[in-house]
Amino acid sequence: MIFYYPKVMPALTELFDHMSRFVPVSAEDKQVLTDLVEVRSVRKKEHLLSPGEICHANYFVKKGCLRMYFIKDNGLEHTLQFALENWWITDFMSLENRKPTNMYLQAVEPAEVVVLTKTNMDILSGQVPQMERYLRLIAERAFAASLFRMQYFFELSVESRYEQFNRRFPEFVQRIPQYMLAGFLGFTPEVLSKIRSKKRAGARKKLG
Amino acid sequence: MIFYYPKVMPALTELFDHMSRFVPVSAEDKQVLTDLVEVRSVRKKEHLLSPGEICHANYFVKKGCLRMYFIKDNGLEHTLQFALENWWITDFMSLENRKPTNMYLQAVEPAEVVVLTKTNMDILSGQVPQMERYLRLIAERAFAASLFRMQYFFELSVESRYEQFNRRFPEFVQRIPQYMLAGFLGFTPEVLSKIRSKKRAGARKKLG
DNA sequence: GAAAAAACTTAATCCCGGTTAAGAAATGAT
DNA sequence: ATCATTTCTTAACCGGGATTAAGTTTTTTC
Repeated sequence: MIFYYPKVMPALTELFDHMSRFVPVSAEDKQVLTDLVEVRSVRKKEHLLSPGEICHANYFVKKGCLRMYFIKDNGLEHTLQFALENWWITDFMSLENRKPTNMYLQAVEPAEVVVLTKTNMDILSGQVPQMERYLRLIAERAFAASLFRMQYFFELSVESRYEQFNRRFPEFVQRIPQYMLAGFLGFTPEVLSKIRSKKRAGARKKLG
Repeated sequence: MIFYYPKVMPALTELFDHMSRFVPVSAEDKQVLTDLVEVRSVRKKEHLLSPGEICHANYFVKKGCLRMYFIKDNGLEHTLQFALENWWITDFMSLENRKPTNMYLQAVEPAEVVVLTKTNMDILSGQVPQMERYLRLIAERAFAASLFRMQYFFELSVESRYEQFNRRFPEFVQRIPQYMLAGFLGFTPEVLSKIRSKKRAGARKKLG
């Protein structure tokens, strides 16, 4: 069995590293965790969850990018969350209440994820107190981030929302299609296009 | 000491009842909890937290109603969260990172709250695993609720947001001033006034 | 119960961002 | 390399909701 050790363990290094930022993680903890999760790769645009289904797992992104979105009656998509490397993503509403979701969970880029099912999440957090704490802290952070985003919607115009986001996450803006960013920030692709062309005009003027 | 027992314990019944809905709570757990929190009453409009301060506690509402809000440059208030009976409320961003908040935490009605400081929250969740789990589940729920609200903002007009909210929480709408509701739903008091008068006109027509 | 403060209403005006539509550019598939 | 799909752009038009301002009603306070 020691034979497989170097093969299995490295698959979860990102997760262990991330956990270590919040709680102490022992070797036993790692072993228990390893036994209860699986790693899986997701192709670009592949869906891990679609409306009508029940969400059974929480996903930790090792590599790539996932998003959770829904489609309005007018056909526009709105992304509620993105998950880059080292983020967890799931639909808690569906996961906790075992009710059908109305969300899509999709890979924006080819991704590697750690899958932790609801069942194993409960087992794990019972057996490993540090995992429970880790999950609590993550959830509290996610909640705080969500309220912060809410505040942005209340107080900023569409244009400054884009500017702020661009300033804070310039590399991320490059990674995703513009229409997804527009939907995430709460407006239409056309408006984003308008903003960008205005910016370009401003930049040209500056240069001379 | 048994002398004080009936006096101290009843103060936390609401909290224990609420916890029991999520996790099993033993008598010892209750005792530990009792030793680490305090109950305090808050006058109407009193602030438990103001911008610039660091948030040191998480508050459980036994009775009454709290809200967390901020003020925009144009002077309008936006409530990010209300907390009715059996809800927890805090600014996690400030609490976890020990950074100054930009929020007000205020009693909308005279309230009784259970105060759990950050320090005691850490002690408690270390000593009482069930408390840790309870707090995790609460945080996950709050996060889910926040995303759900976000979805409402994306897909519904101002008017239907009001209708939906009114349909879901009719008794709560009666409890708070209209301008707070407007701010919570993301618009101005004037717009809410217009909607309501339109509704009244519709109702009159129906009656004949 | 009178005065002050807080909350709500009404209406006119304005502007940000949505909608529509058609074309251009970039990306992906075979 | 070519065709198809996806993504982005541009521009004209429109409308929901913000802003402003003044007046009314309700609640609080002493």
